[in-house]
Amino acid sequence: MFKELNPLLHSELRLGVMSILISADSADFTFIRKQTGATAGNLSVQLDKLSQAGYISIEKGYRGKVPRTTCRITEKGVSAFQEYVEALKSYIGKG
Amino acid sequence: MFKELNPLLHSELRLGVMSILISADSADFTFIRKQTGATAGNLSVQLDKLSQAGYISIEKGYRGKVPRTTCRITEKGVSAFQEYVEALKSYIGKG
DNA sequence: GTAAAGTAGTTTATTTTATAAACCAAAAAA
DNA sequence: TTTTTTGGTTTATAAAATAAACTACTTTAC
Repeated sequence: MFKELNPLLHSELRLGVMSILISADSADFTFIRKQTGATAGNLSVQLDKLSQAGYISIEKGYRGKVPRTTCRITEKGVSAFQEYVEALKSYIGKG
Repeated sequence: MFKELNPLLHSELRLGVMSILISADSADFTFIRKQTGATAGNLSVQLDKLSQAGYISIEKGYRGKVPRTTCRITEKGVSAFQEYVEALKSYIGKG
């Protein structure tokens, strides 16, 4: 009856991150932080989890002298997100 | 940008319970347990939380000699569910 | 009739997760 | 040159989900 909800995506902050990345192609730490309203610590932890799952890639570099962490969604991430949305529909209907 | 996800509803099992009750009007413990696949212990705890939040009402009675716990969604529960679904859309788009 | 197994749950303990607090390093500003 | 700001990470704490253990009663099998 109900499809399983991928627990890695069924988290407010991680879902927000994925939602941003699925339409933005790439986004940096600060941008994601502002859009989601998350604390830096929490965001750092959750980005790591998404990265370790292979759902996003994280590139650390510099913009001038300022460190800059850029995130991108992977193919695996895109399909995990899509499956999650499908699963959700078994709970909330077509809306 | 993103709407807040009511943490009481943003839980796989509790969301499943609410999803059942929003279309079934009333359902008993055993039925919900089978539909969701939850363990009895987990279901008991989560039903309590929904009940304490005023999202469902729980009526304990007997069917013959066998105890029977019947759940119903409340008005408050219906609107919380609807708001949750609206909030979700800010993350997943129209789908 | 009584021992064993099943039904319908609750309570408590454990694990996992999310979040917050504390911290670090470098750069810019005062 | 001390202070503040930016851009984070690491570690500790709080909250949540889940599982395990238990209770109470009923039915079935001997």
